[in-house]
Amino acid sequence: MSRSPHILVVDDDREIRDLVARFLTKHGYRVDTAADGRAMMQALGQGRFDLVVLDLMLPGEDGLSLCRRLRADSTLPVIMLTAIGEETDRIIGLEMGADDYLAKPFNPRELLARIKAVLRRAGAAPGHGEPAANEVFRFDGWRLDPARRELRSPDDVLVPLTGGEFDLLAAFARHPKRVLSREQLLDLTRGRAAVPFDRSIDVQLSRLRRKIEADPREPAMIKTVRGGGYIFTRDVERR
Amino acid sequence: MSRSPHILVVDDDREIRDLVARFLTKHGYRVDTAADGRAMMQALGQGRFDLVVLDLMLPGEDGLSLCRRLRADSTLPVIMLTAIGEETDRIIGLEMGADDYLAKPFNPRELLARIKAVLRRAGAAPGHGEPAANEVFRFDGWRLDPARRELRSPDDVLVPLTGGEFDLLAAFARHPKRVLSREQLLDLTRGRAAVPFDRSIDVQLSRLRRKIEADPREPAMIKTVRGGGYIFTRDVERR
DNA sequence: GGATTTTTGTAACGCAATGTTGCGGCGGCC
DNA sequence: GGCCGCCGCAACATTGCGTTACAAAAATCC
Repeated sequence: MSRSPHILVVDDDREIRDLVARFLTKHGYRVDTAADGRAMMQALGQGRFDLVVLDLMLPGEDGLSLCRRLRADSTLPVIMLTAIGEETDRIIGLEMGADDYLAKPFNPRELLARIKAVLRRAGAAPGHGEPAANEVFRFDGWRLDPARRELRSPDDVLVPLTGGEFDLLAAFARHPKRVLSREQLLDLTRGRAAVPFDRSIDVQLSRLRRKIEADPREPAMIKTVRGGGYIFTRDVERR
Repeated sequence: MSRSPHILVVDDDREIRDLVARFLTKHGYRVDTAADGRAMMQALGQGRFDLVVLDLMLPGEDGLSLCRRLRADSTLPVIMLTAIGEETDRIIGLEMGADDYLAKPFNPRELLARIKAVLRRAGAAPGHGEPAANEVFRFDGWRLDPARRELRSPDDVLVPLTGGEFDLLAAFARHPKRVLSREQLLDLTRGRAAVPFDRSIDVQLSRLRRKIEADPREPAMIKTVRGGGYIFTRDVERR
């Protein structure tokens, strides 16, 4: 995502479409619009998008159905717009695979906030279509391959990590040399918020250190920042 | 399906019948209704329908029985409506030949979404997945040929897979390096929705691993993503 | 068309991964 | 130096998954 994120706004109401498009453009996004499902599919076929803002009620095939179709073969993030008063829509929308939802009428700022949150969560995970991230991370001779979900040590030995440990390390590799709070790490690895006295990250990290630190008593790769979180100290080469 | 799809709603509760009929009509479907199995059979004899929405509890012959009769000599898609609670879940799991189901009370929008999803699946080519040209998949020396429904190992030995195992592997080959949820896999391989505690994908996958993984205890080709689904870790060359 | 074989789905059990809790230690602050 | 709060980690609880055994359904064979 070297250029600014590309967003597709799908709504049959021209006024809303234009309003949202202008607003998002003003905030630095590239925006295209579509009035219905057919136009949406056409747009998706032509360009690469990072996110779709999708109205629930559309002429022809409706938003839920479209959302399901998108999910069938891509991970393109979707934010659903729903008419007000239908609480259950939230459940349905999320069930159908939307990443977030917003009730109409909405404050454009709130839409912006959710777009940012969803894009951040989607993280480096790229746009539309099949070839999902073929990236590999290297640091200090270590090799982390997200697609294979494998970690190899400098002497090229496969280090057995559990899924959670792997996700945690991957989150650090994607954000090296930055302090990451427990909140952020939870969001990045589990996609969830912290509950009051949540220590799960601490424990998971402890387990991870045991497997990758030369001396887990004196961690060098992932250091603790008291009161702040943790920081990955190595240079990461991304390819 | 050049004209709008034609739907038959079968429910003994007049209120629900009318509500659903009005809602679907408003969304562009042609709708007829029937209050019981006899009326349903009569309606089916008179017109062409694209889908039946069928209540489980009916006076006289019940929905399950009717559903089986329909299945006996047609592929007409069926969505079952079930009253929540009772033993219905069990019955659904055991006997449903329906394409999808929905628990009452339901949100009409959700019914609409499911109708669209089922119609889409029914409309797609009968052999699930993709239309499938003469494509062949290669990964790690393996060769998967959807047209012949054959899998050959790196040493060119024909590996006997059952139909279901083959479909599952083909689904992965078409979506490599992406986490696929059990829901998605069911949709891709069986074209159906999951029932409450559906573990069929797990079992099928276990059987598949036994045949294609060097060490099924430590799967490398298809890995588990706890809480997420499964991921095919190999590069796939498609030709 | 019925019997046999093969495939698929369901249930149950055990294990491994993850989350939670609590204690002890260490560091920072006054 | 003593107190307080944050963090590491062991121990326990919970959850999700792999696997097996069995049952139902489908395919195959006479």
